[in-house]
Amino acid sequence: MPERPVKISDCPRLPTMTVTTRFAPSPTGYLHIGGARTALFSYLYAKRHSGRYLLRIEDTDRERSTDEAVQAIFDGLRWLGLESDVNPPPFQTQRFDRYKEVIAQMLEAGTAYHCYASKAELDEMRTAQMARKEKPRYDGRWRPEPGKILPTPPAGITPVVRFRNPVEGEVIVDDIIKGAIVFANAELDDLIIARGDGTPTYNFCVVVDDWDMGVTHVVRGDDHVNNTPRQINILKALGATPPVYGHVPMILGADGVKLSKRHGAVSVIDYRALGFMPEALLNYLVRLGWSYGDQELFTRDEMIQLFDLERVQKAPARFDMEKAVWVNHQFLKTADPAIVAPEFDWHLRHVGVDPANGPAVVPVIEAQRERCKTLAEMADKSKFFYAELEGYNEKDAAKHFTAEAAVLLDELRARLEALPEWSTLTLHETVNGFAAEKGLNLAKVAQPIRVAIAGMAITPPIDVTLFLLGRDRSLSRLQAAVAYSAAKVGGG
RNA sequence: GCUCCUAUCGUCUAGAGGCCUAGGACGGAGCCCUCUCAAGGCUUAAACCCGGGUUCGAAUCCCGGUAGGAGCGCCA
Repeated sequence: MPERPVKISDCPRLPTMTVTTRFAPSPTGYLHIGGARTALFSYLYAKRHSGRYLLRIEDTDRERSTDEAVQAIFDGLRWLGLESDVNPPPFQTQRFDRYKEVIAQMLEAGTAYHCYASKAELDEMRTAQMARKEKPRYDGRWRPEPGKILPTPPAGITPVVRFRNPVEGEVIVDDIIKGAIVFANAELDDLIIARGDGTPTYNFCVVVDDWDMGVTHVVRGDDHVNNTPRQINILKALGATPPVYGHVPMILGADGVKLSKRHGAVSVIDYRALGFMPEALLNYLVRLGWSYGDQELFTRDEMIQLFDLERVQKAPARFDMEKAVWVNHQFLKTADPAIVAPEFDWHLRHVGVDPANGPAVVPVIEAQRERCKTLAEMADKSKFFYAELEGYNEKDAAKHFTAEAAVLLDELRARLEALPEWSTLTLHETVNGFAAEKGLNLAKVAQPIRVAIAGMAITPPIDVTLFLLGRDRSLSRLQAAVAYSAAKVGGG
């Protein structure tokens, strides 16, 4: 993969500044998969440049913010391993004094002013503008201008505070992903930075927070591009240097429509239940909108090593569950089983089975990972190692528990019982030898054994399966199957 | 309506003016291997939104369409 000669990311404007990124969700619901990718990109970019990655909770909307949502965000990020470099993270509601201080300064400096227009008045204004096919925006009726005479403040109304946006010139957002985006100041109206009750609003808090936290690179969803010029103007009014912005496009559902609950799993934590390993989900996510030549699989270190905001796609991408599952499978097949073990353990409990009541999970993972793309599937197909059979798969039993098989199973059971040693080697020799002796294809023997000991015709290689299940369980299940077959055949 | 953004196989993408007869991956189809299911190997179908320009040469640069999307709150 050829490197481009010069990268903006390698030449920061302020070489001595530590790269600082942040992920700033508002706790109004679960951690969305799109949010997780934004967090990933922020994290990767910071780590790539030996910088800091921070979390911030944007809870200024007290109506919709909940403690449960805060917890969901923490849980999701912890599961993914995208935890903040600074803990606990700042909450905006804890910083109201600071915001008020800055607002007071701006009022003093004349970069902000009081506006007494009521909501009803503003609604009326917007409807009229829409009717005239204009962009709905504040008309500046309370904006002080040299020589302008302001109306008398109405009694009994607490004013909001508006930012006094420049009316001339333009703002250039030099987006690291999208390139330069130009906005005319004339298009921007005077946004509210403090509500009637004195609480600050989002666009303002973001600016102050990013400034105070020393954020150098703002990575966020591209639904924020239109906010960016205003935020830059506020920063300039404050005398601060704006950060570098990178707006990442959204993640769409398979049908090309904005991802929603209707598409199934949207919350990060849903992917755990689906059987994804966090590293694999991250791997899929990093490739959704970013690439490094033809490489599909990345370790976390490689991601950190290679990630680059400049190579992030400008167009939205669709979430493809099939490919995500493929990536997960690749991870499962090659990862150190010890890393998979805790998650697999979680899944076994999730399907109602006690991991202590059976073989060690590591060899089970090694035996199953070739045929299981997700841990949910692996847990489901491994239940029989840890709990008694709940019955046989109907089709499999009908197909493999023939009269002939019952005889075979009975004879084989006796041979296995006589085995002095229960190992994959002795098991392999016994079963294969038995089939050869009878002049049968191994499948003829192995399939009935599978159904007998696992309840279904899909298991790892038969010798491995018998070994992992153990002598006692194998023998008793074989016996039960013989009885079952005999009854079935005998009973017609 | 206004502002802003985007456009390569079904999907994720490579592509930085000649290396493109457009590459890889998922998914699809076929074959091989095989104790089940898988895994693996091989083969294969499948795309530059349209129209103009610039250039000896355009998927790539420019302009215009078209189509999608985002934003236009005392939400974040």
